[in-house]
Amino acid sequence: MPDVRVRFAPSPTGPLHIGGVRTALFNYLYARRHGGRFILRIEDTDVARSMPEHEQDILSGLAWTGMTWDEGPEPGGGDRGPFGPYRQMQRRDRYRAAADRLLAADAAYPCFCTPEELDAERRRQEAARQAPRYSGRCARLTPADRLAFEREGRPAAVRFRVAERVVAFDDLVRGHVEIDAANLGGDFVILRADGTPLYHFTVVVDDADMAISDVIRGEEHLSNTPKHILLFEALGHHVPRFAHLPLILNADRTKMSKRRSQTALSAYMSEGFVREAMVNYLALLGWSTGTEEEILSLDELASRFDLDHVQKGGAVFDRERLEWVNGQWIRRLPVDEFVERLRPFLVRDREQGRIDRLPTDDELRSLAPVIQERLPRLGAVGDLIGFLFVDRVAADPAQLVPKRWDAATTLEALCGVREAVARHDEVTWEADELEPPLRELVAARGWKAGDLFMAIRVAVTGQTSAPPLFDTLVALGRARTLARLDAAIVALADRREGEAVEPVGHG
RNA sequence: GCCGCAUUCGUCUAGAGGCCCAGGACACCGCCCUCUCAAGGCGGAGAUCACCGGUUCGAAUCCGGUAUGCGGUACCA
Repeated sequence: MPDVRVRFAPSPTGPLHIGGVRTALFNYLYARRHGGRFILRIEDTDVARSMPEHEQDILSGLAWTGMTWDEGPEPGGGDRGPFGPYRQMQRRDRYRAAADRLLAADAAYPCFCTPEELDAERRRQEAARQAPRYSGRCARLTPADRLAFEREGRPAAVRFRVAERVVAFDDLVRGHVEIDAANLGGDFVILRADGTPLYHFTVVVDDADMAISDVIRGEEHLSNTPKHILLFEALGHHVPRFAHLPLILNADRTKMSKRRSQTALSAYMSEGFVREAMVNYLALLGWSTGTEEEILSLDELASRFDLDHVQKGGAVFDRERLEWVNGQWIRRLPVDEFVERLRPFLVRDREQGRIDRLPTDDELRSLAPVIQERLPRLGAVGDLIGFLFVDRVAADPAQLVPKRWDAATTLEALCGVREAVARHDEVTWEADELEPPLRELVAARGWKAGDLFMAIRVAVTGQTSAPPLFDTLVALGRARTLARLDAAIVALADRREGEAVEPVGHG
């Protein structure tokens, strides 16, 4: 399949959307698979809703996923590629020129109807339970009529004449599709009265100019495809192939929306979903390899991608599954990479006062084996090991006492632990060295290891769940372990005496 | 209203006439491992393949229709 050229053409009317990422991804994978080019184009003709910060969000989000575009806008404002510019607002002369050609060929005509008139017409049709459709009033205007309107100073939009015929195409996902042009709603506007072009027009002019071979986009455009085909033909251009992707759905099976789901890629990024997981999960939403492979990198996906296995029905976005894929990828990260990616989240925790100091890279590297498999998201790191980097921990006396024990036993146990642990110096402060003496203590008293360990865990972490206890003690260090044990002992003793003392531990 | 598209376990999917009284994964439940939480291992439950007809020796797979859902129907994209 020579000369495959595909594009992702988002509108900067909002932040980069999960659905957009998936559309971009399928285009990207298709291009890579077929040795083609992946082009990015910004469709910013809706001046009122387009915002520079949204364009920035789209560019940076896309870059984050690892999808690189061969042609398109640069973040700075420039362009890369021979078919630029790649921002539609900078291509207005082309749309004007294309419209002029259509006008000259009488394939399009000026329409002087006012929005109010069109609105009234539409309401009348709806009231009569008819399909809304442009009456074609201005289609039959004589040159003299047009001149008269122009003298009145009435601004004119430009309408494209819709031929009376059936438009057919073979969608790469859905197969043969036929739509009678009579159901398109009549002649449609391609240029507003103020001269700015409309989506259906720009998309065709640009796809033609940029020699796009395959238009891969969301299913919401399927019904509009005949308009595009008619335009390609009227402009004298080769019609590209089309592939309409199934929609990504909210849990209630409506089109995924900000209203009912978290749709912004940036929101997932800041929760600590990693790029590999996002790409992996989205690629398998509406497409499958046809095998039972599940965890695949961007390159592996590209080598397997094809449009044949694209699902036709919409797919519900399942966050639980995304988290599972995310966990798979977090575990696969090389340690240094893991530490580097964790850093921004810890910096944020520090800024928000959730921790009192930042761990060093060395500390994180040694913690990696016990936390890498416990993180569903990088952003959860504070919940997991935040207690290591706070000055003090507040162990709740109530939680300190294991279910099978009473306060007296717990107090006695913690004192015994403090004594046993204090016998270690910095040199023997290793998990392998710390565990045996405590096991002996358990055996001597006829306790259950789980009970003792839980009491210690709560004393030194303030939590009932944490990484394995002895790794935790090693990470904590001798001094802080002893201090926190002391604090817990004091808190428990105070409570036994019935005094209302705040349980405060010291780091 | 009109037009279009879709419909396999709760969810993502495998399946392209016999390999399927439907396989995998997530989630769920149980067991194992185990100092908690995870991870991992093993097992379980979960789909009359939307429904009704037809074609065929044989249909989840082909053909009609019905239902339901979704999308489109703008001087939005």
